Amino acid sequence: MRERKVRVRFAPSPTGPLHIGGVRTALYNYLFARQHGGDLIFRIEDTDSTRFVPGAEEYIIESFQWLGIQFDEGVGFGGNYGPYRQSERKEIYKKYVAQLLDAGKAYYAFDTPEELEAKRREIENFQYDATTRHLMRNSLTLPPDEVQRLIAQGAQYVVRFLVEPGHEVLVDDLIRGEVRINSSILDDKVLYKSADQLPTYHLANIVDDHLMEVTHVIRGEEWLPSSPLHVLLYEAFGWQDTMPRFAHLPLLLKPVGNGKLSKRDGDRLGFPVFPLEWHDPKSGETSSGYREKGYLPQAVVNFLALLGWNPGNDQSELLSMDEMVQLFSLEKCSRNGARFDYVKAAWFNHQYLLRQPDEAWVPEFDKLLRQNGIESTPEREAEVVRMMKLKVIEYTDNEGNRKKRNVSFISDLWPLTRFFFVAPDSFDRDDKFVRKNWKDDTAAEMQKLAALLATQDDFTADGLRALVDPWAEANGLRPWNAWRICLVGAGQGPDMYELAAFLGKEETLARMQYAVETLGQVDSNN
RNA sequence: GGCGCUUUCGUCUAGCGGCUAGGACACAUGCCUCUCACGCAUGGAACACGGGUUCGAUUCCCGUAGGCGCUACCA
Repeated sequence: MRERKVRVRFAPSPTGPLHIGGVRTALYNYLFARQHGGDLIFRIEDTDSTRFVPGAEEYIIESFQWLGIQFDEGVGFGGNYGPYRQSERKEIYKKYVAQLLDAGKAYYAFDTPEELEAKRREIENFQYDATTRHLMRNSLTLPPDEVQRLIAQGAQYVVRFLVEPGHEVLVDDLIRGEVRINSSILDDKVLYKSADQLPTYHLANIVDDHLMEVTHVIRGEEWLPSSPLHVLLYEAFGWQDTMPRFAHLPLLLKPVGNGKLSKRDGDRLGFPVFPLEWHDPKSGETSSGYREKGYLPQAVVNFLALLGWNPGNDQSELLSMDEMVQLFSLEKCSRNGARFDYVKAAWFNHQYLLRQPDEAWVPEFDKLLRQNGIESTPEREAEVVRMMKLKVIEYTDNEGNRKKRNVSFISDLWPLTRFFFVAPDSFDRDDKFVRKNWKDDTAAEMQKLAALLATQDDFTADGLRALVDPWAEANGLRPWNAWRICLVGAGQGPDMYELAAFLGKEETLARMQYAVETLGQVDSNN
């Protein structure tokens, strides 16, 4: 067998939004293709005309654009092996169906859905195979002229694959090793339906992969049980020499409970299972997406890549796409299903967010403020971002790395930054921080501090520091926490001098005045 | 039910006959500190069970149990 250029494909059905598990499958195909200098093909498997959902195809393409997963050819990308939409390949499939029919490796079956249903009721565990096909209405049991007559009359039929029983079928899987099954347990799968003149997945898949010169089929584990059928199909066509290698990926499981990850889990636990927000054209319902939730695409990709694959060392799990392309290997993929850990997904987002420059935060932050009814300027917003990041950016750890705070999404910033724009209007006397830092004489202390600040013209952080630090030292005071209560209303926020400078003299004094009046002296009658 | 895949800390995983069973998320404690964080340090936490094979099994084989998938004129 000659060396062939690596060619892989991702081939979704346009039946709705792209599931996050599908994204991972596509990602692995992408990593594999890049690593081997091969091609990644985008094929649309729309052989079930009844399940087509408008907009799904566009949604899938947009998802991959956002995620940074690029295709080399396929629907919307061009290429020399088209068309890449299976519904546009009807004539091609017909030719190959005829080939199997002529070779006696497939046959016509005229059983109606009702007849099949009746058989299923009649025979327990009915399966259309070598043990039952002689009981059915097909070209194996009907006289040839009757078959011709039925077809000429326009009777509905399907073409079924004739599976020879008693053979051992070997599927050589790159992840699972050699999987052997006996052909006797396989059924005579429907390959083609006359009703819509389209093949089923199995036939279309094999024909397309062959014609498109696909070398590796990397897909979900749900396909493992039907892969012996696919092997048999390659053999029936005489294509075993160029049959692709298979790799069946483990499935993504629910974060809690039993079963595979589903849309409902996302709704229930509050995390998206789709890359982009999706508006269902039929039900009108909206499903949340990673993009709209504030995830960075790199974070989603990094997180997903590690769900079922691991480079096998103790190095950082933060990997760029390029690094993953370098490190990826199918042999390192795990074989058991992976629970979907959305807490860790948030951690990845946190990490990627911290690595972004300040400017990148501002547009999203601005959006967040507007949603909360705050009008501000980009300058003021950048100032807040700078302050909220400043504290952590200033920090350098033992290894010389700069670290930042635990904000996983820009939207996390609202409760942390509200006080920059809205003065506290009430104080919680039962709050631990307030109880600890607002004593009997605190109001008087704050009044003194306010008086001091009133004299200050240079209301910058540095100017305030130069004024207040010596004053506090000289009077043996530690006014910062109480001052924080005045300006923030709680035990959070940036450096007090930074904050006061941001608010300005007037606002700072007003907030102090209000806090002194409201909180006043703590009732000490106890 | 049948067939197949699978089984290491709560979760994702490293391990490919001999290790104090390693890392990450999460959790706990401490340090740092004008608050919240970040950061740093420390800690608790796993080889499903039963048989073999072997001088020696987390690792190889066979069962059992659990998990997952498939079992359509859907993909």
